[in-house]
Amino acid sequence: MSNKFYVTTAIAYVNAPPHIGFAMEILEADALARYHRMIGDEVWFLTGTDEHGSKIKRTAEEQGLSPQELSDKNAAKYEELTKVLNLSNDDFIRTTDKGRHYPGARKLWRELVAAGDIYKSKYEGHYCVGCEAFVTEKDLVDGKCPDHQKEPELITEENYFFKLSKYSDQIAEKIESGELKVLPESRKNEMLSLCKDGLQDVSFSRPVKTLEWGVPVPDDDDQVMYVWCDALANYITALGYCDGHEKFDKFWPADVHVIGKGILRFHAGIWIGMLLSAGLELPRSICVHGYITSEGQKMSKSLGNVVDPFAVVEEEGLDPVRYYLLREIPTTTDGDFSKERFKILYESELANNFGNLFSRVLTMTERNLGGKVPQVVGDEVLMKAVKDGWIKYDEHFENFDLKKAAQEAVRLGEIANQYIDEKRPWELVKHDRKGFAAVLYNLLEVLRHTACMLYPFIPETADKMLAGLGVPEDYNQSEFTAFREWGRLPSGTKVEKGEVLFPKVDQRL
RNA sequence: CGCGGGGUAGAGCAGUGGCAGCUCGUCGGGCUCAUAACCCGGAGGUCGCAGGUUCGAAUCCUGCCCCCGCAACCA
Repeated sequence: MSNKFYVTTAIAYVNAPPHIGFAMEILEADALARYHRMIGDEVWFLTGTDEHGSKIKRTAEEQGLSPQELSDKNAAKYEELTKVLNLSNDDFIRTTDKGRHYPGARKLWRELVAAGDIYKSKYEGHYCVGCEAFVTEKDLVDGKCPDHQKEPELITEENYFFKLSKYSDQIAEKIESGELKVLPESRKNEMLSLCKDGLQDVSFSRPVKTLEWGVPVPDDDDQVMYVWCDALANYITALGYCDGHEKFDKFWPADVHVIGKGILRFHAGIWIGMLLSAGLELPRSICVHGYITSEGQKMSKSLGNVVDPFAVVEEEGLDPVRYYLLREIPTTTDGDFSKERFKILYESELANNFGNLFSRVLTMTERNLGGKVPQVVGDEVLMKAVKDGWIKYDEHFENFDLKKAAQEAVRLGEIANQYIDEKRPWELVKHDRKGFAAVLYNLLEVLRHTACMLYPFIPETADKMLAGLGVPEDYNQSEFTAFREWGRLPSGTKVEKGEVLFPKVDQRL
């Protein structure tokens, strides 16, 4: 009885290069996806890119490219990021995808029209001719556009609007009741208070003359969709919503939308309103993460403290970076990216706790047991620790608390280290071979559980550990019903220590 | 009355009514299987300030102070 699990990330705007915060977001979604695969769910994991808008058009012109060329060029960087991060995404949607996204977004638009929720009205705003875009009053410095040193014109244009206000109460009710879970609690409250104030109708289109790089509005050649019905629609268009693809029937609604705190109101507000209007099912949960500072300060180009995800992975190695982003940075509040913290976490948890534990246990097995797993036994204390550990681990994943879930793996490692100290196997081996073998079995089995717990976070290392323990590679595909039971590591299995999992910094290269 | 987050041991954090916890660092001890790793113990905090509710508050209420986002590149 496996469940389906559909997880998405926000789609990244390709106007800028990949941000470490986006890297964290897709890694959080990756950890969720890997966890759910591990427990036997049928998972669909989507990420992608948002490629429309006047900014893209402008940037493209500056670079002497067509908007499509710029989009292709920059979207490639995001696709590369998924490779570099060892992301297990099943799909990658681009909003310039004319095969499934355009028709899907247009179909959704038509549903909103059919529901009577799209109407034409005037949009009034400050328009900067230099930017060829509307600017908000907050954008202005001394009443002028900071980029062009010109005062914007107050102009009025015809737009389509979406009747979001109509759904304020319904949305609040869905969130309040938990039918739509918004995590963490503080974000749920934030969204509820926004609903209480009443959600405003939102501008849903732009005239072609002000925004031509986008999805055309159905049945009106003069209008192009504004970001909402375009970008948000990706979650269903990617599943083949446009032509009733079986994937859509199977995976929608999303089980989790992973997003950053800055776009909560769009997802828990506009998107939910659109789905209600179109009569589609609502996502089960929206998990909101915080932002990352760099060495205690907001990242900015002018400060020169921007963390480039490619560079960090190149320098530090993938799994340590994954571990830092998922284990050190709080899952739902703001966190800091600090070289010093990185080093401390790497040494204390990865090298000293997991790495050294693996090393000492495997070395003893190789030297004294011929590298073979001894007879299956079970220490009651350890068995209970493992069982309780998995229970908490599940709860934490359920609550989108990845940091705490990872901590359960750390705890198992600590317990195993304590167990070694208590049992003193280096003495047992001299006068109690049987006792020694039992202790080692317990340790090897705890290591197997620890590796499984680490898998969603640092899959490459978990694979190395499991391979070292002689566990078949498809453990997380076929063994899901039993992998967390005690004693699944068969006696006689050949183990191999292999190379050090996490070398100390001064020993690396 | 703009909005929001936060002020708990040297650092980073957990902790929504009942003897103040964790990690790192530090000090001392133990062990020697292991990546000078591992284990045990100690020191270190009037939980931002001032009131209040309560038998009892870091935790609830009131007022105040301070820090960080909410402008741009940008998740």
